[in-house]
Amino acid sequence: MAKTSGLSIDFDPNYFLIHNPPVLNSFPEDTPEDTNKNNNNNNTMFSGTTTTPENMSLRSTVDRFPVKFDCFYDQTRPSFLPSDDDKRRVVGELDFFPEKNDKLVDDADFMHTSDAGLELNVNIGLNLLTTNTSADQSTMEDKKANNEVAVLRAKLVQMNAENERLKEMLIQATENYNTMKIHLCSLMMKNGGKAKEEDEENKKRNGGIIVPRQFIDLGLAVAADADESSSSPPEGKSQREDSSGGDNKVPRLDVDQSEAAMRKARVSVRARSEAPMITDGCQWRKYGQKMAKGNPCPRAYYRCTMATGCPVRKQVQRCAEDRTILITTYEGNHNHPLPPSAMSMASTTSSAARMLVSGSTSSPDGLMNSNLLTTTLLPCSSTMATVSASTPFPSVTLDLTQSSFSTPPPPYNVANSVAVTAPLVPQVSGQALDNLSKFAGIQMSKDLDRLQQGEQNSIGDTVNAATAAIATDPSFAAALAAAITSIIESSQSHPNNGHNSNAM
DNA sequence: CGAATTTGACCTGCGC
DNA sequence: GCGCAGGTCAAATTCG
Repeated sequence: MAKTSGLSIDFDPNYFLIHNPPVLNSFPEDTPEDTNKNNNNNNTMFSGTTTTPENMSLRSTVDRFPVKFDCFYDQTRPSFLPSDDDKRRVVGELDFFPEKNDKLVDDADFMHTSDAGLELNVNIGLNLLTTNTSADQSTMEDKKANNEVAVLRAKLVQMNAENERLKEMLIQATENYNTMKIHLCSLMMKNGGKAKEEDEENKKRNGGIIVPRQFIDLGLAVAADADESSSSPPEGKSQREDSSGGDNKVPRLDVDQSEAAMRKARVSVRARSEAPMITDGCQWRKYGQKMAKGNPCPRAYYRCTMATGCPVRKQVQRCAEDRTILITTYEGNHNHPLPPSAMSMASTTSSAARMLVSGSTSSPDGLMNSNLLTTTLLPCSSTMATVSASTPFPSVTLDLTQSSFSTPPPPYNVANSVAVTAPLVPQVSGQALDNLSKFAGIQMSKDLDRLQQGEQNSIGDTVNAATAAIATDPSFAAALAAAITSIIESSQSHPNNGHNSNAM
């Protein structure tokens, strides 16, 4: 016992420990109550033994705090110290609450000064308990247990309060984050509006050459995709599944149906690209191709091959009206980890699908759903982008072909529309958008980190800190500068093709 | 030679 | 019940 607890006793410890085995206190804190408790414990432990001052002094070689043994020799000990004939009373006077302990400390100090001749300032380095009789020990343990319960309750209350405060800070940080993002979007839309006008002029100057502009529109195209679902070939399966049950037209949101809807949810991505397939970071294997009615371009069927049994499939087909537009429809959720290059698209499509499932009827936080999309800009090779969601059935269209920065016309839900505009030039615009999206994630991560670290800023401080962080963040500044610069440059040098494929 | 793609056949659901 | 259209399968083919 002594070895494991580090107790070092120079004199023959065996005899003493065998006949007077101390109980090592495992409580780590050297609180005043512990000190007094140990004083008394030591008193009890050593009373009635042949302990001598020499023995005590030998113990002091590893002491950490003074323990007075003068009571062993002073028959005029204070009443709070145990006497031979009334140990229970003395033990019963032990009070672990601070105010009482303060008094005990004062009393002990008084003893310390008044009985200097007999005092032994021995620091044993351990919180030793006594080998009291069972009754004494049980009483002390009861007291100690009560004290621990009280302390734990106090800590619990304190932690609850702390938790509430952190929650508020988190909510505030989130709101601030969203507000600033919307503000950024509005600023970029203004620039985009100017750019659109300039694009028109540039288009005339450049002989109608159209250079795409990247555009992320997060509007909830309530009717648009619903119309497409009934007319566009990529939605064929949805049609079938929709029509399989009359209730499907108005999805109910119980758990099972939500999960089923998620499985059925389809996310359609329209991208202007010359490549046969947009780059989304996943590995796909073509398993079929069909000629779809009403579209001279064949539809290709792919399934994810990054993991065996991955249920995710996608259809790729060029738009009949504009063959430069590639329509990619994703279905299902990956059952495997995604590479970083695929995370953005996967999370975007997943968020879009989730937005439909949860928000197609009455999402309490449509803005947050939209923000889910804004934080995951698409890494595809497309040069233009529009993201829209459709209801009522889970089908989302991510339109990457928009070149207009104007407020999306109906059937877009303007009220729920958040647009992020970005430059035309693919390399610059893609990088700028990527930086912006990264910044959004980084900034939120910073907020969360501060909260997790228990930063005690007030809510106002948090808002100010977040504002300052965004304003001073070099990556954000660079991203914003690159985006705006690219918008301006591209608007000066390229016309706007004016294409608006909202009516998907 | 193995993996990926192509392509025709087959299956399923829906509308008439 | 039949035809149509979308979706999938699997053998054949192509590619690296």
